[in-house]
Amino acid sequence: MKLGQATIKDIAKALNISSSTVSRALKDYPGISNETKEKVKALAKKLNYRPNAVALSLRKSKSSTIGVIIPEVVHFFFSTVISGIEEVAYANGYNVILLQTNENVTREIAAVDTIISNQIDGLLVSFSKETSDFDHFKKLMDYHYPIVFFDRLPNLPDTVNVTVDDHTGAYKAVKHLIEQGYTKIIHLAGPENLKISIDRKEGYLKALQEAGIPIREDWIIPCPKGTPEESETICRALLSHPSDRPDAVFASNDIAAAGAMQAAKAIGLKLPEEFGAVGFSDWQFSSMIAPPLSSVSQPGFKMGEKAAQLLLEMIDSENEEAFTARTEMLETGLVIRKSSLRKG
Amino acid sequence: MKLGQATIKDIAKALNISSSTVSRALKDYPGISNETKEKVKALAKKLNYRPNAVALSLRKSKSSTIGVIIPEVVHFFFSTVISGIEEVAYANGYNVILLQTNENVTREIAAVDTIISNQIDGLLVSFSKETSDFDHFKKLMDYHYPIVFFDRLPNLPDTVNVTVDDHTGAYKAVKHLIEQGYTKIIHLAGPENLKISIDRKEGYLKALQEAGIPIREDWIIPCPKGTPEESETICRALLSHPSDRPDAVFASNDIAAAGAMQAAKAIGLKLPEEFGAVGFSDWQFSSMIAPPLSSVSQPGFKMGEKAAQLLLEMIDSENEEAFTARTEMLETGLVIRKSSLRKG
DNA sequence: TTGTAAGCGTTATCAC
DNA sequence: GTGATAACGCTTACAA
Repeated sequence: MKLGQATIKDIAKALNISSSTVSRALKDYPGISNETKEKVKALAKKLNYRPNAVALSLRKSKSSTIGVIIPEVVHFFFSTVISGIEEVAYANGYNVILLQTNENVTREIAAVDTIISNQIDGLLVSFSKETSDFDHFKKLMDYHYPIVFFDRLPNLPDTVNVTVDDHTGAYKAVKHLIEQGYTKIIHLAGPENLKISIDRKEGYLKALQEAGIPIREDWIIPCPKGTPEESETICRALLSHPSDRPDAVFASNDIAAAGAMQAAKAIGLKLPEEFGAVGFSDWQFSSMIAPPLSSVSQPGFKMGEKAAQLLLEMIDSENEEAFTARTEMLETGLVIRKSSLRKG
Repeated sequence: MKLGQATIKDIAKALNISSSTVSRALKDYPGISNETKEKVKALAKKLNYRPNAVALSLRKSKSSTIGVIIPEVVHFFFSTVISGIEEVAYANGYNVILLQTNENVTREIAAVDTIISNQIDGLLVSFSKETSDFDHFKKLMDYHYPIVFFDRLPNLPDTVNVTVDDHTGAYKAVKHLIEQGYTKIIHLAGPENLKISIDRKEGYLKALQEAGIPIREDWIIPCPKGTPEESETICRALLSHPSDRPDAVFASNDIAAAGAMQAAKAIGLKLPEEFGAVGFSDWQFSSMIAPPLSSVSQPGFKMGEKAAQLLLEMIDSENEEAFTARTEMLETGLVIRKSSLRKG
C-alpha cells in the first residue's frame, strides 16, 4: 500500500546530499556535521519520515517480528498468554504475528512456512493436540532458529520451554479435596498426548497414594473434546449408581469441572456437601458459577511474558547461553472457593 | 534470521540460467519451455525453496499482512472476533499482525506508526475507550488506505464499518423483561463515548417508552470500568431501599449483569422471581452462573469474518466501490435463560 | 525462449 | 565530512 511516505532518497534530493549522509545523520553517526544532522532531522520530521521496516528486514535479515503459534485464540488461558507476549514484544519494539492452528497439524506446518517466508525472528509455540511429530519445528531448530515452547512441551531434545508446575498444582488440588473429607475422587483428564495432562494426572495420583486412597482406573476418564457437555454426560453416568458414587471431581480444566457440577446438580446432589469439585486454570467464569468453583490458577500472563523474554534473549544473543535447553516452571496457585469447601 | 533458505539466484546458478527465467518458470509464465520449467521446479522442490516474502513486500509494496488494532485480547468477544479475522486471513493467504492497545490512545497511535512502517496492507480497528480524536486514522484514510472499523465505530465521515445491531438487541432484551412482568428495570450502561453504549441505552429507552413505563434517569447508571465489583457495589446501594427497589436489570455487558445478580443474591432476593437480569454479549460463562444469565448474543466470529472480508475487498480492488462508506449491521439474538424467566 | 538491468528503501564498505 | 556503489531477493520492461 502506498502511503506517500517520504524515503531517505526524498530527503537526500531535497537537501542535495547523498542518501548515505541522510541515513547516517538520522542515526547520529559520528563524522557528520551538526549542521547536516539538524537539517536532515528537521526535514525528516517535517515530511513525517518513517523508516521502511520492510526494506530494513530485507537488508538486515531481521524483521523485529516474532511469531506466535497457538491452538485457539478464544480461550481464556491462551488469550492471557498472548496478552503477556504482546506486552513484552511492544516494550522491546517487536511486532507479534499471530498464527492460529485450530488444533490442526496441517495448519501448524503451514504456519512454520509462513514464519520462514516472512523472516520472522523467532517463534513462540504451543502446538496442537494433533501434533505428535515435531519435524517441522526440529528443522528450524537445526538451523539454530530461536523457538520457545510454552504450556505444551514437545518431545524433542534441547528445547527452551516455559510451563506451569502442573504436577504440583494438581497435587495441591487433590490434597485439598482429601483434607475436606472427600475420598471418592474421580479425575477428568485432558488429551493424553499432552504432557500437561499427564502431569496433572500424576499429581492426582500422588495425592491419592500419599493419603492411602486406592486408585481406580475407571475413575480416571479422558475428556478429549473439552466441552461441558462431554463431561456432563460422562459424570451423569458415573453418578447414577448410588451404591458406588464418587463424592468429588478433580478436572483437568474448569470447563470439565463445570460440566461435572451440572451433572451432580441435575441428579439432585448438594454441592459441595455431597459432591465437591476443583478445576484447573481458574478461568474468568469460575468465580461466577454456582457454587463458585475452586481451581488451580495458572499465571498465563506471566507465562507469556517469560516466554517472550526468553525468546528475545535468544534473538539478541550472539552467545550460545540463551539457547541452552531448559524448562522454566511457573508456580500454580490454588484458589479455594465454595465448590470444594465442605468444612468451614 | 538466516535459515539457509535457497533463493532464486541459487537455483539460477545451479542450472546455469538467469534468475528471471527461474522466476518466470516458477510462476508458469507463458513463453518458458517445458523443459526449463520442469528443471527449475524440480530443483526448487529439492532445495525446499520458499519465496522470500520480505523481498516481495518491498518489490510490490504489498505485504499480504493485515493489522488488527484491538483494545484487549483477553476478552471473550474480542478474541472471538480475532478468531474470525484469522480464519478469513488464512483462507486468503494473508497474515495477521496483532496490536493490542490496552485501551490506551498512545499505544493506538504507536500502532498506526507500526502499520505504516511495515507496509501492512490494511487495518481492522476497534479503537480504545480513550480515543476521541481520530486523526491518526483519518491521516491513513486520506491516503486511501484500507481500514474497516468493527464493533466500536468512529465519528468520521466515509468509513467502512461492521457492527452488531446493538439497538435492536437491547430493545429485544428489555421488551422480554417487560413481557416477563418486570417494570422497574434499571440499566447498567457502558462507557459513554462508545456508540455501542449509546445504542444499547436507546434500545432500552425505546422498549420502556413503548410499554408506557416512565423513564428514571437515576436508574441509568454508567459502569465505565466494567468490573463485576463495580456493578455489584452500585446495585447493592440501589437495592437497599425496599420501598423503591428495582426489580430487574438490563446491563450493557454480562460482567455487569453478573455483578448485579451478586448484589441481589447478597441482599437475599430470589432470582428470577424478585429480580431479573439480562446481559449483553453472551459470554462463555453466562450459561454457567446461577441462575444462568439471559443475554443478547453477538456474532463475534461472524463480525471478524465480515470485517476481514470487507478489508480484503478494499485491498484487492482497483475500483472505488469497496471503499464506499457503509455500516454492515449484524443481527443480535436473545438467549433466554433462567435469570429473566419469571413466567413459565 | 531467454537474458540484462533497473528498482523497491536501506545500510555497509570503500573511496575521496 | 561526505559520496558512490553494491547488496538484501525478487519482478518486470526491454532486448536479443
